[in-house]
Amino acid sequence: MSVAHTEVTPQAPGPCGDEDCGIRDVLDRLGDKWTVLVMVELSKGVRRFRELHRAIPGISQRMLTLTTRRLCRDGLVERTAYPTIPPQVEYRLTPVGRSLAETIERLADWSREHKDAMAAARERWDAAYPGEASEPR
Amino acid sequence: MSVAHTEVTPQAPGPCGDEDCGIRDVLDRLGDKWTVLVMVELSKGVRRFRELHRAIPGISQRMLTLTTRRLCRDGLVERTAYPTIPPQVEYRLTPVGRSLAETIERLADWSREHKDAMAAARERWDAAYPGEASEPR
DNA sequence: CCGGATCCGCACAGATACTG
DNA sequence: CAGTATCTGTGCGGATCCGG
Repeated sequence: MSVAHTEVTPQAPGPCGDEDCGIRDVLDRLGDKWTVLVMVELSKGVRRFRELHRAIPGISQRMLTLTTRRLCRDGLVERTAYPTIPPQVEYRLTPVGRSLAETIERLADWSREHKDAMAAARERWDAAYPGEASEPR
Repeated sequence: MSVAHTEVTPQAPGPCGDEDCGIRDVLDRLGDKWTVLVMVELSKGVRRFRELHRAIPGISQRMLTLTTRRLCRDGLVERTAYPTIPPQVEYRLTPVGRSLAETIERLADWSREHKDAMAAARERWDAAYPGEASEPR
């Protein structure tokens, strides 16, 4: 999600008072383009950097580095570097990371169940309002 | 999230073959800055445009319009406009939208359970690597 | 093999002013 | 009240080159 842009809500003062505060930082992490894909791949087992890179077509080395580092920083992924030559680095989910991966899987379940309904709704909407075909997204 | 930028994966050919394809378009919607907040607010009941606007501090009229319209387009929110004067527009979740709201609530549960652990992990990481304090996020 | 550093373009958010 | 129209800036993400 290239989500958190200008920090309108630096930390607490914003939309809080509700119970949605907690979910923001999680979605700020899941919202970007690659985090979920990395999590899903790592939920299948330990992966080396290059394995991740190949398993996720389209990601650049830079974005994979940034994504894995953020996940490490949040304690969701553990990084193990062997000082061999050539270098070898392994990534694996931490217990907390695994629990998040399971929660993500629930979301994926919902998606699979309702993606047809959503596609149908979009088709109906686009048929009803053909003017702004490409505008909303 | 300002997530889907350049369409590296126009539709299907990308990371698919896995089972993560389904979750992408859901997260592309949840990932942006406001959608989840709107969903959470609407999960409390029917809301008028201005009520939403006040309930979500920091959102601009434009972003609220775009967010609600996308949700309508996806069949998650229903919009009812009364041609009175002044105009009056009501937004409410559809059944599909409510089921997504429940799933979001699970994510929020996870967030509340683990946010302390994540904060602690970040503190440890930042203490260990003080160099790139602000860089990753 | 893994990652750091740098440059750049573009999509999206925000602000403001205006309309039915 | 509920949007629409337009302009502008920002920061994510991609590409590329370099280093250990």
